[in-house]
Amino acid sequence: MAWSEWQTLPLRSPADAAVLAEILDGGQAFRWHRDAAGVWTGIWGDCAVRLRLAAGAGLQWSAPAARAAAAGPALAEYLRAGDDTSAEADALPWRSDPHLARCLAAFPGLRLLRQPLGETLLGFLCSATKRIAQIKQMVALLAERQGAPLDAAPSAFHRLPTWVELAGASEADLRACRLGFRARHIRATAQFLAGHPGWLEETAAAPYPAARDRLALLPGVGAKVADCVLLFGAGRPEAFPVDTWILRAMARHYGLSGWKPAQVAHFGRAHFGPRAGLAQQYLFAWERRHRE
DNA sequence: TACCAGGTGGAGT
DNA sequence: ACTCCACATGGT
Repeated sequence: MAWSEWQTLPLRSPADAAVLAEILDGGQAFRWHRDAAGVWTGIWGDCAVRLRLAAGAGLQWSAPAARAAAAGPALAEYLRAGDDTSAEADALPWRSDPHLARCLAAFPGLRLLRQPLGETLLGFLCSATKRIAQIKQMVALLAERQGAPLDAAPSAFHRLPTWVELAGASEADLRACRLGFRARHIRATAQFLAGHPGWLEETAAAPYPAARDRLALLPGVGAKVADCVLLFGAGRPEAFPVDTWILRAMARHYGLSGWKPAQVAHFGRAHFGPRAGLAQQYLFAWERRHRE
């Protein structure tokens, strides 16, 4: 397949190679892969894109030639290229929080993505008690076996299946994607969403507490997955997902040993403020880098 | 081998 | 309301 020429995409708040890896492959999205030359290939919605950091030229992208015209604006939206994410980080309470201050310093340019809502939900429905590498494997199998090819050509990239498509898959089809017990949840959620067009989008547009509560009505979606969907797939930075890494971070650095996830989530939103979810991503990156 | 992984839902207090 | 634990699968 033919790729377009490399084009520069200026990020208002740039990131180096390590931070770019954290953005693309740090647990927000599950469809980015880096080759030996350091080129990233990623798929979201009906877009496939390659990214690289070129010395002196910053972030560059290329897309399948037939789709390159649409890919540029879609990529800018996905990466929130024009948003002043450094100002967003600077507005966090790092001046009175030494641990947050060193997290910000350790990952300059870290940002929240703006991913498609439905596939963010699918990714995080796969995430329960799985490592990121294994979530990526499940998502890859779902795309390969259940998702339509992006182009008519064989061996092309596949998008993820829509919820309507997933509703038509059998649980055996889903279990063949190595989903384990998550297959039942994904199938039940698919059947609900297929029967309620627009429900997901309405939910994401609701005020934060209502949106979170409504998402948690879906089978397999609890507080943590709901927060991830809102944070990474709906542009809702007040969401504060609490997983095992955040529990550990808050115990180690904030004295919250023994606190329950719901208590930590409440503390996080109160302490870090209206962009608590951005702080959460910094804490998450720090904790994973400093795992024992 | 035993334990853990970007949890959730159901059963039993 | 809170605690405990099964749930599939793969890696260390």
